[in-house]
Amino acid sequence: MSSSVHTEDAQWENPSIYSRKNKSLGLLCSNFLKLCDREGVDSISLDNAADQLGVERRRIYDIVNILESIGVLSRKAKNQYRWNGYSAIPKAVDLLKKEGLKDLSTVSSTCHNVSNVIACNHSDVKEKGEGETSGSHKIDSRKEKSLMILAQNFVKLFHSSDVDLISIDKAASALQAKTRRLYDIANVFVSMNLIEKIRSPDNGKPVFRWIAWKENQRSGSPAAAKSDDSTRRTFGAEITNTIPKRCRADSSSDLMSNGQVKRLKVAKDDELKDKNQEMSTEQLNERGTKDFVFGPFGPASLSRSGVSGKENSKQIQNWEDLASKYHPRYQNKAAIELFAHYVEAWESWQVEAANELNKQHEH
DNA sequence: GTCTCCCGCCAATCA
DNA sequence: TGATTGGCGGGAGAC
Repeated sequence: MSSSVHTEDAQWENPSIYSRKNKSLGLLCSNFLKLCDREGVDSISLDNAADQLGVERRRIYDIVNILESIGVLSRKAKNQYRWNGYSAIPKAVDLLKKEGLKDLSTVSSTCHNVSNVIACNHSDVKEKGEGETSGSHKIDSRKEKSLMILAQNFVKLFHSSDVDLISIDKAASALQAKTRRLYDIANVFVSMNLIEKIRSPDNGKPVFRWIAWKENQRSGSPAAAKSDDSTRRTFGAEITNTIPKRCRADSSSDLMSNGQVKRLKVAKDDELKDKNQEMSTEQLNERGTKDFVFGPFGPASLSRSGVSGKENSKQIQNWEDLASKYHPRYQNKAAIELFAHYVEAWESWQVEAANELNKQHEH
């Protein structure tokens, strides 16, 4: 794979102070997707990807497993994966949704709470496994705990019910998984704009919301929720992970002055912004599934939902949509944060209202 | 102090 | 048997 990805030399020329954010799985995923989502790229070698991204293979496995769970990649052979593209996601998620709903109907007699469905399925698997040899049960158990299955179940959680906001803790208990693993999955999905992380209005704890599809149903726009990006990590700003090992910040090791590093970064950011804009425009044109826009590359200025003009006019009444369409080019951070706060408050009120209605219906 | 999640050990699996 | 795959938890950065 020829690449625009920087070489190791570039890494040495551009050392930066160690930060966890530079090495996050989300950023790595974003960069990995850039490597894959290019013309002529059909298969991906894990070794190659690890080399180009300047990370250990171990990290690539995490990403590949999660991407495989939503159909973006599929395994061809040892060390080789097929790039299916973003267009594979709707189908994969739809399938998971159906599976989730099926699970819901089959276990509903014993698992009344939606969030328990996955947990019930876990126990089903275990019960089935008990009848088999301990060896195969062991394999089942290992598979069951794999990041891929966990990621799929995580997706199912969002689609098997009307549950809008899911906290890590709830997901962890529903999926019987460690929160760390869910953070890994969530970070990858966030970097792909499939879900978003917001603060719960109740306790300030982070909760996740599916934004890729429900935007069509809810007429929300993920772009709006991203309006406070200035306070978040900038995905894709660095295509390689420049620091090979975790090390404490050591300014003496910097080969360039802060000014030089900053200038280089600004130039690189601008270049990447332009490239991203180009790519997303191309993707919009090429994409067959019109109602589906994906990836970390879509600029906020473009409508992500890709809906028709008629539908769009309905959406415009939504606060989030307004924010995505009319936010100024040069944004006032404080105003945006304030606006985002109101959007969040509005959304949480909607959720609460919907829950109230559901409760009243039940009674 | 808690939350978040990177890192790498090492066991399972594969070729 | 060596290489590949990936579960897992320690522990440190971020908040």
